[in-house]
Amino acid sequence: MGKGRAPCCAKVGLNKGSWTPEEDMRLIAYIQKYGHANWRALPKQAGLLRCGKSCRLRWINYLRPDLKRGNFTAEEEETLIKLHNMLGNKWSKIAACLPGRTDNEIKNVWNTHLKKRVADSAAGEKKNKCKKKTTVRVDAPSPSSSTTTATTNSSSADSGDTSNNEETELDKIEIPMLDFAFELDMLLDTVPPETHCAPTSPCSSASPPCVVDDDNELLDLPEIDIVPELWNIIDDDDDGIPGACAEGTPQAPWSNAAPCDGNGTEAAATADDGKDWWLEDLERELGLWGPIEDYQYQPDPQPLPGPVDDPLSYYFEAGPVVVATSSLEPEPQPSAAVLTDIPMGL
DNA sequence: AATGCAGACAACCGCCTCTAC
DNA sequence: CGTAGAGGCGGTTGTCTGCAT
Repeated sequence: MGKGRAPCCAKVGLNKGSWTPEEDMRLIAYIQKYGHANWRALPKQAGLLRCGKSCRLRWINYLRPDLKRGNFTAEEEETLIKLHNMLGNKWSKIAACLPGRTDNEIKNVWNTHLKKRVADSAAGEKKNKCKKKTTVRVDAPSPSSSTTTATTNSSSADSGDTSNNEETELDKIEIPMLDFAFELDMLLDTVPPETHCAPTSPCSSASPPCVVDDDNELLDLPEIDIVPELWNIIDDDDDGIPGACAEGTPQAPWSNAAPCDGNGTEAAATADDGKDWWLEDLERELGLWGPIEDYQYQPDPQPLPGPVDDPLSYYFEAGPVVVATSSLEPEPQPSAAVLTDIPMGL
């Protein structure tokens, strides 16, 4: 990866490439407890041999519990196409209007699926009827380059455009078949109400993203039930961290894989077995697993009105969950020595 | 059954922006 | 006001996987 480029920061001795389940669990555990106020310092404090950027990317693109996974629905694809027509390659802004989808995911979907499809359909339209403007922009509008030709790769030069000239660029965008105002109306009809943004913009460029409103705390990260061992390792004192393995304490709803025996250990988990259920648990925590009735430990659990096999739905219904975030007062940071006790050689 | 190819996905990189000092 | 550091963004690339030959 990244041939011939100098590393963005000193990465001597740091891991690269795919993340291991153990690294994932460390990151999840750490963020669940301490939040991510400082990405640079996080890997060291969490005992991860990764750079902060890598941790951030991993969390945002893969580990964040509010992510939708799986294929894009037709509706999402349609929305994406429309948003891209208006915004160009502003993946983060597009992502802000597609709850549960990340900019990276959207970018990949666009580049692998939709770009070709749009180009094909545009070419078809161009052939069939030339009543309206037939120029089609496939890629992002660039301040310096053409906004109209279908290029396969926009150079990095367009990364410099700002929200200021975005508006002027939007004026130049020639949207095939639909004029801009109508396009925007269509978009707002397509995007679920809770994701509607400022009326003058398909998606506010301001942070936080427009998907958040009072009734929809999508960005409030739900608390993941971390594998108890990890908490036990991280958290020597019993401070009531959910998931602490105690007899009678509900573990993760899927905890039949490694039940608590009441002694703070996994009765069925041998060293080898542990690897299996650890990985299995990770899959489940990543939203790849269905049952989540007790996804988190609530003193007074709300009955789930909808299907329980959709974590995202559950988040919406259950509302915000207390979790350490960068906005909260951070707890005392753990020493790296403590966290590095987490076994990595599972 | 083996091999090659193309598509899909995850991760890295450098640049840009924002914010604190 | 200038500077440095950190976070965020978009482009690019390596690897994996499924399919065709």
